[in-house]
Amino acid sequence: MAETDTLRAAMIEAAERQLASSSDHEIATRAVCEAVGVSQPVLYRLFGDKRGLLDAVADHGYERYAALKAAQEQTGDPVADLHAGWDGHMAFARANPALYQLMFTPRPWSHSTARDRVMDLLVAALTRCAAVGALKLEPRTAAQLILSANIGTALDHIARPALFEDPALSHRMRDAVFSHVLTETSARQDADPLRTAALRLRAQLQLGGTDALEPAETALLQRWLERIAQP
Amino acid sequence: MAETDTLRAAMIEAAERQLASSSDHEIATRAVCEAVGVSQPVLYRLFGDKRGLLDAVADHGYERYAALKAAQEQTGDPVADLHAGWDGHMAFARANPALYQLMFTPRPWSHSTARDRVMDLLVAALTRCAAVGALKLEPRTAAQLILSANIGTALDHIARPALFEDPALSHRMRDAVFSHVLTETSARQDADPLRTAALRLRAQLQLGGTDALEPAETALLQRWLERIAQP
DNA sequence: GGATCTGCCGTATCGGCGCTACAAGACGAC
DNA sequence: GTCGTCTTGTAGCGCCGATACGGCAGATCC
Repeated sequence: MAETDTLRAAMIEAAERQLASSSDHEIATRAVCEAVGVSQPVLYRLFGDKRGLLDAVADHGYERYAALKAAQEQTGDPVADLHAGWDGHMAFARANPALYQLMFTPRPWSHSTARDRVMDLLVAALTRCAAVGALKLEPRTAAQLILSANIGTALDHIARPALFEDPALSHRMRDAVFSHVLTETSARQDADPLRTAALRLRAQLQLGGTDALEPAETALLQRWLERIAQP
Repeated sequence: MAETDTLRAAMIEAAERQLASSSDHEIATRAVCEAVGVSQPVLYRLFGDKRGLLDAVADHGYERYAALKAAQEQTGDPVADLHAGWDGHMAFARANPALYQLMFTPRPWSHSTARDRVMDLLVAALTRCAAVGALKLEPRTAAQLILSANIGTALDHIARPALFEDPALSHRMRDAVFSHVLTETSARQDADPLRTAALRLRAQLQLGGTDALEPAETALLQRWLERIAQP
């Protein structure tokens, strides 16, 4: 069992290495197999398919991505964390362009959950922002906006790596999307206090829950808060 | 000469058809050749390479993209044109997902100029906005921001096509980037407000239409708006 | 303890791919 | 007609993803 797991990991690492060093962002199953000293059928038993191997590589990429995020998202200000998250995303794309495209570019028939899990991370970060009343939108909606913009910018930078040298463009995009998603820093007391208060409470509940209410009551409360926070 | 040109066009069209209908967004040079009834060496003499063929397909995709843009970018209000341009971009992505990815996703060693030329179109549209004082940034900078956001959003929609059903997300992104790039609508220099208002309404009608009016009424309104917007 | 069975592994191979060497043919110049 | 050039189809190379199959270990049973 652990035997096959370490073998899996070795093959994933070899595949990722070859992906990063290949000129056309492709891998050959044969090369991966002989890099770890096994024959081809074991690859197909472990991953079923070349696509399965690529999915595993993408998921492994998510692990590194998540580790990087966990390492730096430790400040107390969730809005500052969000900014750092954007820059960290760009840095990840710069450091691993081929892996990045594998993770975030639509591949037909892909079963990788990398992108969804990255968005879950982003939703969590945004929920922390909502908890301090800094979010204007639903966390999921805001996350879709931010992630799409982040990926679009990163792909542009990957296509023309010179852009990485000057973070002005990336920061402009970041500010554009964030200013549309976050409340004004000065007036975090806002125009629609009822709605933001509801969003805030909902975020707090999702974060920590409460023992003051029964689970069923909490669920009902969640639905009410959603209705209050609607448009 | 014209012989080889029509052959080129036929092969490009066949390749695009196979690209659109293939399940993995790939093409086989053999299949393209026998679809037009020639042998493989002619492909390599015309395009040099499989990549050359794909580049030609991408460039051909740009031609269709440009034609679509030229057909609808006829209003008088450049800002309304810009909005229409964003939506047209999304519609193109929805209608040709595989071709879209070929054009706008970074491919190693690609010599296609599709993306650059799309950005040139965008720069031109933004320059027209700047001409009426509607632009806060350099046209090229603004174009990079808008195009990256547009591509990021479109790729997200391609990965989960259900998103296309509801344009709210796309429009939110559009507004976020545009509000960062364009000046306030109130502060815009407007020599003939009646005319621009008419042009704007006409552009909106051409984009999405309305259910509030009967088709005949809409057609009549269109003609009236044209007369109002006459120089 | 030996026979039998089960599950895994490497060998060999298949069909298809991108790409090309090369001979056969078309065609104008003389 | 003959030659030289240029185009074209045939046949094939090496590589790819994927798999059928025989052999071999260890577990199981009597």
